[in-house]
Amino acid sequence: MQVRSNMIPFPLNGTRQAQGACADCGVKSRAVCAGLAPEETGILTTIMSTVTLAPNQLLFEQGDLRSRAYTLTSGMLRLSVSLPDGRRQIAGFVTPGDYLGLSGEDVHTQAAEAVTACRLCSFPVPEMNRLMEQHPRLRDRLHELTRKALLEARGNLLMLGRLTPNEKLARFLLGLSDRAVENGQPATPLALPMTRTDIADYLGLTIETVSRSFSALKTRGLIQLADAHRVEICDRPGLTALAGLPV
Amino acid sequence: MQVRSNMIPFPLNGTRQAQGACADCGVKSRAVCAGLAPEETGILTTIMSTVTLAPNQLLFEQGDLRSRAYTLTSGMLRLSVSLPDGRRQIAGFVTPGDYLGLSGEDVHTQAAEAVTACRLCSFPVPEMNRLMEQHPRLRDRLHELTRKALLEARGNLLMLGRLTPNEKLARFLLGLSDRAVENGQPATPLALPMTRTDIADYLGLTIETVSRSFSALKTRGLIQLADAHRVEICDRPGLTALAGLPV
DNA sequence: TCGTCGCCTTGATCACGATCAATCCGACAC
DNA sequence: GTGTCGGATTGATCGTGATCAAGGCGACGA
Repeated sequence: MQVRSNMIPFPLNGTRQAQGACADCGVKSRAVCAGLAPEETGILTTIMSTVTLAPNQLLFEQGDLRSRAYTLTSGMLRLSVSLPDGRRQIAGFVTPGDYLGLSGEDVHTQAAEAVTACRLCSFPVPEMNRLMEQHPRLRDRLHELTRKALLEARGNLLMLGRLTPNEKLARFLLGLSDRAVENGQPATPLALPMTRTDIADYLGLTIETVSRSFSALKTRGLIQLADAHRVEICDRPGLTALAGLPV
Repeated sequence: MQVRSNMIPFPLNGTRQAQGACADCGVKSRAVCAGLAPEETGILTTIMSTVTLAPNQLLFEQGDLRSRAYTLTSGMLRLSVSLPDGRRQIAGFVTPGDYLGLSGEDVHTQAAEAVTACRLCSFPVPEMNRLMEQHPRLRDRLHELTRKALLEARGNLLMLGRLTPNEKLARFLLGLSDRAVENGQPATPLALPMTRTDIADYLGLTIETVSRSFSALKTRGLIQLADAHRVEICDRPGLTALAGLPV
């Protein structure tokens, strides 16, 4: 168990009505909005506000009432579940275009915190539900995203239950790299904005083991570290093979 | 890694047109069908056939094309993902009323095998998709089941990543007990139709550790074992506390 | 410039769960 | 009855990843 770093459980500091709207949004091809008609995104705009978060700021906590749904437009969040004794599991890292609120419970079952500075679109849940009823495409899109999230979560079960530390780290890096590509960034070098503690809590390891696994992948010539938060993937096939993933 | 028991990868031996239909179905209150109008279940019946599986018989394999969706009406299945070297992770046990096909991919990402003798309703995927478009309640019901599955999978991430063997087993037993209650059976004694190998692959442990954890829970007076496949939960609050679950 | 503070890495040791191995037990065949 | 076989339990030992500990490194402020 590690001591958590300075969380900032303050109310959101940057909520305001949306203005610039969705026309020039960088994630509109991947977010909920993808495939919506212009007038539908227009309607989304009417119920939308934007939120900004500073690094480590809390968006919501386990047990909070869920009153809003979100789309991340820039930055990175972590979703985590914690036990009373401090053990923590990070269920996933949220990257631009991802939607928060797919599981649709009344009360949040996980916490969401900013890894880096974040910008989000925020929608009131009741209005969102109403819109879903009126706009089949929006509803279908959310269903589709839910299915994808389910696939990802199930994939992570194998990772947590049966992979070795090196295999876990290889999978983690490849997953991040794929996401970077989806977001129009190069596959390598790869930014790792989260701390080693975050990575450890995502992979079910300790920070020391994560650090040693980074060193092991370096020694094998699979990756290079410019600094702790910047990875170059030198041998993608090798990394893929280590992760036990199909070519 | 353990050697797998006698799998039977034969074609299904009991596929036939449905006849008795849904009227006297024991799971209609929990399955996809729940909340559908009588004429809607009638339409489901027209595209449905039934399947029976013998213990350890394969319903589908990782990588198979997904041509049908299923509802389990009796028995128990395991969903598993395997690595080429034989390591296996069981993503979940399927109990009556559960639906197979929520994640909606074209190709199965996991295998489904019978733990006990099973009976299922089977629906062709294209027809099912067509019905979903025409019948909002069916579509909403599937979306709802997908959300529930997502919540369950995410809950299991914490279990696999951060719980000790005893805690894992406590959670597993409580989860099974809750499901038994949902299916109208007593919370205890609890039937454990799966083998220790299955439990181990579900919890990310070895069979020996599972067996030792059973013994540990017995010693603590939390459970009793009539035989290896029949558990009495003696101290539910104690078990819940050990599992780290809210009272 | 130096000192502090987070965070990361590396080394030494420990301990928990894996592995190896022996036995047990019930089911089934003969 | 006896023998075999699959699965579960229990014991002994091993090894990987956790824990404990020290040091490094970069950012920031005095």
